Amino acid sequence: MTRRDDSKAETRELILNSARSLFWEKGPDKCSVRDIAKEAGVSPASIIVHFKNKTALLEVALYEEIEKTLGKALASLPSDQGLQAVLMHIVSIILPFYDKNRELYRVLIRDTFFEPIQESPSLAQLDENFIQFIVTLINQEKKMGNFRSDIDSHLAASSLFYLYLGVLRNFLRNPNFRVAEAVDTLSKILNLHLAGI
Amino acid sequence: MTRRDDSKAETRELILNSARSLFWEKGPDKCSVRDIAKEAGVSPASIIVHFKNKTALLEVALYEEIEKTLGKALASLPSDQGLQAVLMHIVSIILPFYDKNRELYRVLIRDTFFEPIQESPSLAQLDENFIQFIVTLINQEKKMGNFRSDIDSHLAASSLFYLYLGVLRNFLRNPNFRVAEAVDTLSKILNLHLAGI
DNA sequence: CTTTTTCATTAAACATGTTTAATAAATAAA
DNA sequence: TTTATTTATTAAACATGTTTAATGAAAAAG
Repeated sequence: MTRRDDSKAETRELILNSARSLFWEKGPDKCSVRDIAKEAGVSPASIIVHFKNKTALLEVALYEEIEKTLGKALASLPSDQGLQAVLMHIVSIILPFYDKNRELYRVLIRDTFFEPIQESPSLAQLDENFIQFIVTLINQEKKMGNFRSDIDSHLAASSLFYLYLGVLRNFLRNPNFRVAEAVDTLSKILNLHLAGI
Repeated sequence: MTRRDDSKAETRELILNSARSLFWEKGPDKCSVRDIAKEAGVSPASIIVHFKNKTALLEVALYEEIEKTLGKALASLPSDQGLQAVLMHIVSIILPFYDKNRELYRVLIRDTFFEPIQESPSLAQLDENFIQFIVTLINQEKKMGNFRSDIDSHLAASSLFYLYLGVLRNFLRNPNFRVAEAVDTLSKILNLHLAGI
């Protein structure tokens, strides 16, 4: 760590703090890079040099809390319960988390959802981890004889994830869609698809 | 139709033709409103006045062909086949259609997917129609005793649609994901979820 | 210690979607 | 026919994300 690196890291933190504050309060669409720069006491160019673009800054600014929340959800799993209960437990933590500032997370997901994975690698990794976690759950259920053993675990996990994303989309784009409704909807959908239609 | 309305409609068509041409050839992200305006021989402001914003122009420019394609798919259904075969028939037409210019449709869907429904009402209507169509298929299968009669048809249809969207997302964001692979993946996913996991 | 090189920072410029205010021509009113 | 009003159009301005070129200070080389 040279003196230069220190100062660079300091600038980075200044930007991140201002970004978190303004993104949270005004929403990413309603605050400009110039606003954040002014609040942080740096130039707009500096923000782009540090983070490449506004969306990447948003991702870095929000990533840590999302990951922490997911971590907490995984650490507080209901033991010896089935796949569905475990998934619903996680969703029951994630959706209220997003609900604390739905517009904020809507913009984050909107701006990364259809972009190449390498543009938002940490978010993509989070999703991939989640899917992998579902895979292990499915494999457990297979071993206990609850699920057919001939199914492709990763495919099954991916598609359960797609069902979650479908509900999440409605949740994020429709402010009237309440957390409890979303959770309930997903629960019913999981029922449907675990038992077969 | 007054003379004013005629000229307005003419301007609209000029804009739409130029937009279709440039969107298709350069991609929506790589051609500006000014480019389209110049090609159409109108002012950039005129485009915004006519279509409200660039994304809305994109939607209007592409809607008709999408709807036509979906219509053709529905008109050429394999008769007396099950839900899965019918869905795969439709997907086998839609994905090759998007594949003719994947980047173009990727941008369209990216820019509307998480926006309020009223921002892209015709696309939303298309989706809703598709879901309703699946509902009727499910109800048929129920009558024939192939599906459990206690399931919520609309919920089941929605979730099948979510599975499609999950695959579509991968298809659009990953240029290496080939049509045949996507179709195959979705087929396997449908197997999984119709039979139960 | 001096010189050279690296690099964090930024002012200014640029690209582009959109808004605003003005204009002129078509339509409606008199 | 004359006057008033509506409205399609646009030039100019604006907002904002991003790029470029310049600068100065820190680090490395001599």
